[in-house]
Amino acid sequence: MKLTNKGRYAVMAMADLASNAKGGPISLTEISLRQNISLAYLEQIFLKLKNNKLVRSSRGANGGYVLEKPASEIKLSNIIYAVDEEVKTLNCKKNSKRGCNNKSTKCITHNLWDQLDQHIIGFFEKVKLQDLAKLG
Amino acid sequence: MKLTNKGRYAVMAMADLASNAKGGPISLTEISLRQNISLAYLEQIFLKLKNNKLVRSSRGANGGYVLEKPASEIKLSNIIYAVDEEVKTLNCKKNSKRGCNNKSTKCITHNLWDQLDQHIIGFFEKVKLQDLAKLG
DNA sequence: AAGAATTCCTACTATTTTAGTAGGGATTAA
DNA sequence: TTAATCCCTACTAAAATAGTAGGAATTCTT
Ligand code: FES
Ligand code: FES
Repeated sequence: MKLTNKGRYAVMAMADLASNAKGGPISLTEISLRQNISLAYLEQIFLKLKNNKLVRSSRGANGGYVLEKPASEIKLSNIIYAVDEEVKTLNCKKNSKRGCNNKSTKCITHNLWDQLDQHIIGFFEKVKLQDLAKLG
Repeated sequence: MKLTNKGRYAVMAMADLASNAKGGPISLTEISLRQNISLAYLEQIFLKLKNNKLVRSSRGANGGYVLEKPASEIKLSNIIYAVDEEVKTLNCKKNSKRGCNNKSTKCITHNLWDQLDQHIIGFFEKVKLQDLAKLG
C-alpha cells in the first residue's frame, strides 16, 4: 500500500484551503508558507487535484485555488486517489484469476489483504474534508 | 505506511506453516515451493520471526520450523511487526512536540493519520493466524 | 566418517519509488 | 509593463525494496 508525503501533503493542502477560505482564491505560496511544503511540489499536487475536479484555479496575479465543492462533500478518498496514492495491499491483480504466487489460484492471504483494503478504504470514504477541522 | 512483500510473505509463510502442520518441523524449501517465494528471502524473514518468538527452528537434515504458539494465539500484528513493517501513516515522531512541518505545533492532519493508524492496527490486532484459514 | 539437508548470518546489488528540483511558458491584475 | 501566479514537463538524488550470494554451523542418514 502507498501512503506517502504526496498524499499527506494533498490532504494537508486541501485542509488548509478549507480552513483558510476567505472568499477569493488562495495562492500556493500562502499554503507553502503555512504548511511548510515546497511550492514546486505543491504545484504538481494541485495539477492533479484540479484534474480531479477537487479545486478550481484562477491564474495571474492574485490568482490561486478554491475548493470546487463544499468541504462537507469532499471525501478523503477523493483526495488520496486524485494524487495517485493507491490503497492497495493486495499483491495480485484483483480481477485476474492468477494469484500473486503466479499460480492459478489465489494465495492463502488474498482474502485477508482484500479485507484490509476494504477496511482502509472504508475509513477514507467515511471522513470528509470538513471533519478534519474537528479532528484537528 | 509500509506494507510490502516482506510483510505479505511473512504472513503467507506463517499461514502455510499453520495449515501444513504435520507434527514435525517444516522446511523452508517446502514453503518456498508451495508459496513461490525465494528460499533465500524466506530465510531472512524466518530469522526475524524466530527472533520474535513466533516460530521455533530445528537445524540439520529434516530440520525446519514449527509455530512457537498455537495459531489461535498469534496475532497478525505480531507477524507484521516481527518483520519490521510499520503501520505508520504519521509523518512526525509521535511523542515529539514538533510537527511534521517542523513547527512547534502538530499539523492539521496529524490527528487524522493518528486515527488511521489506530484503525489499521486495530485490524491487525483483531485477526489471528487461525482466522486466515477461514478467510481463505 | 562422509554427505546431504537444512538453518544461520551478513553483505551486497539491481530496481523501483519517492520526494523533490529545475526551468520555462501562459495568464492576469495592478 | 511588471510582478505574481498558475501550468506543465523533465530531470535527479536519495531512500527503500526485493531480492541474490556466499559461506558457516548443525544434524540426520547411510
Ligand atoms: S494477494 Fe491475491 S493471490 Fe496473493
Ligand atoms: S503528521 Fe504529525 S504533525 Fe503532521
